[in-house]
This record gives sequence, structure tokens and C-alpha cells, in this order.
Amino acid sequence: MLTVTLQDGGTKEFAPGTTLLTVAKTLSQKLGKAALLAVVNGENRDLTDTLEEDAQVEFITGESAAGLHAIRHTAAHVMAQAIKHLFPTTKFAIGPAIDKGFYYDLDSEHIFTPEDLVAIEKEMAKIVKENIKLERSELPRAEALAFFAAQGEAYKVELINDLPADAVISLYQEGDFTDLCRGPHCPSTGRIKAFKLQSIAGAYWRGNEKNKMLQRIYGTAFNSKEELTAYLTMLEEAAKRDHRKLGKELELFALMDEGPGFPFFLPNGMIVRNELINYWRAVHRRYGYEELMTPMILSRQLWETSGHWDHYKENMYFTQIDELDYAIKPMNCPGGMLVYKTKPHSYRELPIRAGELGIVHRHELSGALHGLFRVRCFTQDDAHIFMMPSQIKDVIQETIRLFDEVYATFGLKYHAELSTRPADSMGDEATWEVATNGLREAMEDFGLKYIVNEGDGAFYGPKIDFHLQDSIGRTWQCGTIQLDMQLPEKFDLTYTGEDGQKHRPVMIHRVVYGSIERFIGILTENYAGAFPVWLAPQQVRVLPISEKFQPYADQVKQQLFDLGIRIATDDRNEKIGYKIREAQMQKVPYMLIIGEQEAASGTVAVRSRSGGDLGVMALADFIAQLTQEIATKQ
RNA sequence: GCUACUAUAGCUCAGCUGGUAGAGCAUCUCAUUCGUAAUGAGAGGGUCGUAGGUUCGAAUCCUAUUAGUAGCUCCA
Repeated sequence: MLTVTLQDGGTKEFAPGTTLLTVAKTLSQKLGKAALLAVVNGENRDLTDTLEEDAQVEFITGESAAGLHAIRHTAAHVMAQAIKHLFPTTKFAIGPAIDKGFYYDLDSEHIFTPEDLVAIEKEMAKIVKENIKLERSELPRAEALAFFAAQGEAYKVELINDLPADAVISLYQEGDFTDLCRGPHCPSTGRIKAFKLQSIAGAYWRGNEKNKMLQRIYGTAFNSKEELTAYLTMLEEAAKRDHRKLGKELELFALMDEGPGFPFFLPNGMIVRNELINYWRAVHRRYGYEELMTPMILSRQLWETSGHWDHYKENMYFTQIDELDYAIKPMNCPGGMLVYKTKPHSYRELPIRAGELGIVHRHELSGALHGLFRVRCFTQDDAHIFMMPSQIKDVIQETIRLFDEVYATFGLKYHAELSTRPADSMGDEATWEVATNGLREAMEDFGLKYIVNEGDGAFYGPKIDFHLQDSIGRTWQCGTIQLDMQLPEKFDLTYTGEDGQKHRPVMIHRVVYGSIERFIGILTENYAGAFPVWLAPQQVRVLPISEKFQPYADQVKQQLFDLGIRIATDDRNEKIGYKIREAQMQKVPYMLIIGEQEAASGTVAVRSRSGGDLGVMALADFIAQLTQEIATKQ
């Protein structure tokens, strides 16, 4: 007999060859039903595997992340089986579980439609109901190749051929369908209790745009119907917060056919934008930044010097002036370099922190445009910091602190990513190594957790990116800190050191908002359009009950207006309910209802967009509360 | 850029298999002066994204093109 040690420390004996599923069932009927995978001596295993020696065993259910992952992975196989039943000529590429569900990439003459998804779901339900076993087998490479080649599954053959020589080639069979897969999987299709197919999209084979574009079907699956419903409801709610929808409803910005990717900012959007800029200036002033502005169009020669002509040309717009080539700036840095060079610098001045709200133009692919999140013209809240090599760590830490402060003001959650040297890059290996380690150390000392994106850096240096979430959980890169070892060299920047000799400064590029446009998009979604008072396009609206109270309403309005409050009066001949409804929908933070009682006593009846009727108060009290709320950016 | 889908009044949308455009909201006018999410009545507004084609006849079918949407690729 074998001894199995369980999670709680208890032990139990089983005959060799007992499946893990049987072990789970023996422990309790409930566990037998809930268990999806097992961890045997620290290794993930299928429940259909057998035990051959003493082992430490832990069972995984759908309540854990690993269990949910298995459900989704198995659901992808179930979907593939269903598709094979309904569209037998379909060829299968890859079908993994992902963050919020699963997908399968397919190659088929048939173009899948939303109606097909309904039919596939039905077929999947049938397969789930049959509760078919998933059985793992391992094959020698030649046999596996022959197996898939016989079925015409060219993508699977290519995948196997690309596996390392010593790789274990495993297959999972569920009834009449067998797939190449590393596993692990749920023991049977009946474990897929709640799933939903969501969308059809294109995707390149192996993510390479030179390859054939396949059809990808996205779906999701959960441990229970309740969780699935909750998730789908959340998505519906999130759609209401989409900044493209709110941007139109709240008249923040507009995108027109006449300028794809070139947003128009409307009066309301300009207020949010200007408030963000005011705040930005205040923060940067405190952190020792100065501000400058460089031209939007600069000569070809400059872009050749900076390296953009060679490395970034595809994304740039060009023009000619007096028969000479010019480029519209896609980045602010070359201009910043020229400013640095306008005078000699001493080590005593460093670090120099030069900020610029720079409007840049980039020719993004048409299919990549996405509301304010991805545009072709945007304002970077840029800054270049020039320093001595010995100052790198302190400066980067200080920058991380600034970022953290700004994001906290908006209550935004973020995560950081470190990107290392890409294939198309300038400079030598050693310099890259030093720079990358500099970033890494600064983050670690600050206690900032990060993930690493190998080869994802800019052509001129490694970078730390800060990603913020939109309403449906997609993340967008906003802030970035990029170390640049190339430009100071290219532009021959120098400073005079303590020793009287010329030295090369190190520089970083950094943006906190990233682009003001993208940041406004993120904020709009995070606040669901209900901007805090300090950012709200209209902060207060006065609503007189009838014309009779207009004079007092004007008085109230004027007092607040003189204090710099963004205020308006709704003096239309409408009922109070109508005016309130409209102010609510426009997400005006405060409404002041003015009627006979208020006019007589010199008070205001305050209604907040979130808290409803706050009752009558003295105007002075309301002003005190309001100005406090604005000042503290609540 | 690629794959698929979508495109009708300012907005949200209806318009079956081709017979020549409709609703609600918004706008304007009139009446109502009414205390916490829609007062009533009336009026105006669209050559159905654009350009070709098929047809006696096209918002409806075909082709091209532009823009958008989902994703891929790429990126702040």
C-alpha cells in the first residue's frame, strides 16, 4: 500500500494504481465532485493520473485560480470538440485559457458568425451533459506527428516540430476528439458548469503579422452559473462607463471622420484637461521641475541625429518647407536636447528637470485607434531629467514617488513593468546592462513590485511602464520612465564636473499621465463620468423653482461665480423634477434648489448628485464645504 | 495594416424576402410658474456614410471606398 499525506497533515493508504479522482472521492463525496486537479509532491497533475508511490497530495477546486484556469482550458477543448462536430473541416491552432476566459484559434473556409456561436454553445452543452472523460496520453514525437498529419492538422504538426527535443508530447482525448495539449485538465467535461461564447475576431497564427490570419473565438467559463452571470452583468455595467460613450454624452470630446485619431476637445473636456494641467504644474513645481516648450515641426537633420529617422520613420508625419524635409515631432526629446545645448552646464545644476506638455503626432495603424486611448495626436506630459550617473537611482526613486502621488490623487490602481533591450536597438550590451539594473534597483529599493517584459524596451534604452485599468479591466500604459543612454551621446551633451573636465550626462524621459488624452479616458471610465468636484466641468447648478425666484438665484450664482466656481443657472421654464433629472444625468456634483423658503431666509437647499437631498443650509456654509472639497481634491 | 462585423434625423434605434423613410429623446413655438430623476399640445429636421453598378424601381442586392466596433499586430 501507498501512504498519501494530505494537506491537513493526515495520512491515508491506497493501493498502487489508484487514480487521484478515486482518492478525492474516498476522502469525501463533496471533494470528489469539486476537485479538478491535484498537486502531487508539488506538481500539477490530472485527477485521472494514478498514484504509484507515497506522495503528498493536495486537491484543487474551481474556487482557486488554478482550478478556474483548468475549467477554462477544458472549456476551450469542449468548444473545439463542438466545432469539430458542427464544422468537421475546421483546422485547430491553439486554444489556451487566458486571464478572463479562453479562446481557440481556428482555420476554416467557413466564416464564423454570431449565430454559429449559439449553435456551438448548444453542442458544447450536449458534450458537457455527456460528462465525457478527458484522458491523457504521451506519445513519441514520430507517432504524435503521424497522428496529427493523418488528420490534416498542419498547425499541430508545426507546434510539435517546434517543441524541444526532450519535450514530453502529451495528448488529451475526450470521446471522439483528441488535442495536443500540455494540460492539466479537468477529469471530465461535466465539470464545465457555466460557460459563454463571447466574440469572434481575427488573430495571426503565432501572433506574427506575416502569417495567415486565423479566426479566434473567445469565450469564458466560471465555477458556477452565479459567478458567470455576475461577470456578464459587470461587463454590461462597464459598457455604460465606456469613455467613448460618456465623452459624447457629457460633451467632453468628439472624434470625426475628418480627422481619424485626432480628437476634438469640447468645452467640458477642456475644463477637465486644464484642471489636470494645473494640478500637473503644481506637483512638478514642488518636485523641482521647470517647464519649456519646443516646436512641433523640426528639420530632417535633427531626426537623423536623434535616430528617429532610422528607427521611427513609419510612425512619423513629414512635410516640406522651402524644399527641405521636415518632420512633425512624434516625441519631444530631440527638442529638449537642443534646449539643453543652448548653454554650458555645471555639475552643480544637476539634476535638471525640464518638463514639457508636448503635442506629438504619430501615425498609428488605423485598426489600432480606440477612442482617446489610442490616438494619432496627443499631449505628453513629458519631462527630461539630465543628471550625473551617480544620481540615477535617487532621481528614479524620486520620479516613482511623484508618480505614486499623482495616481493616488485619482485613486487609481497601477502596476509596473520593466522592459528590457529590444532587437532593434542602439548601443552596446554593457551600457544596456548598467541602465537596466539601475531601474531595477530603484524599483526594488522603493518597494515597487513589477513584472519584466523581455525585449520590450525603446530602441534607446530600458524603461519602467505604469499601467492603469479601464472599465473592463484592460490595462493601458500611461506613465513611463525611460532611461536614455543614446541621445546625450548623439547630441554630444556635456556638463563640467568638479574636476573641471567635460562629462556626459545621463538622461531620462518620463511621463506621468502618459498622454493627457489617454489619462482623461481612464479617468472618465474610473469615475463613470462623475468627476470629483475639482475636475467637474460644471461644479454647481442653481435650479430656481420658478421665475419668481430668479433674482435670488442670480445673487447666489454671482457669489459663487466670483469665487471661481464653475456654476450655471437652469432658468428654463420647466418643473424642478425635470431640471434635477437633467443635472443628474450630466453628473453635476451639486444642485442648489431655490424656492420661496430659500429666497426668504437667504439659504440654499443643497442636493448632491450622489447623496441626494442634503437639506437647507446657509449659503456661507455651503461655500465653505464646497471650497474645502475642491481644495483637497476629494 | 490584417480578419470579421457595422454605418438610417443632433442622440438612441425601427424599417420582413427591393416599390421610393418612421419612433422616442433633443431642438423650436404656444400653454403651464409647477418643491427633489421626464407637464401638455403643436412644428421643423434625413437625397438612409460616399462613389459606382444591377433593376422598370435600391435605405434594402453587388463592387469599391471612408469611418467606426471586436480582436490581432503595434504602442502613450
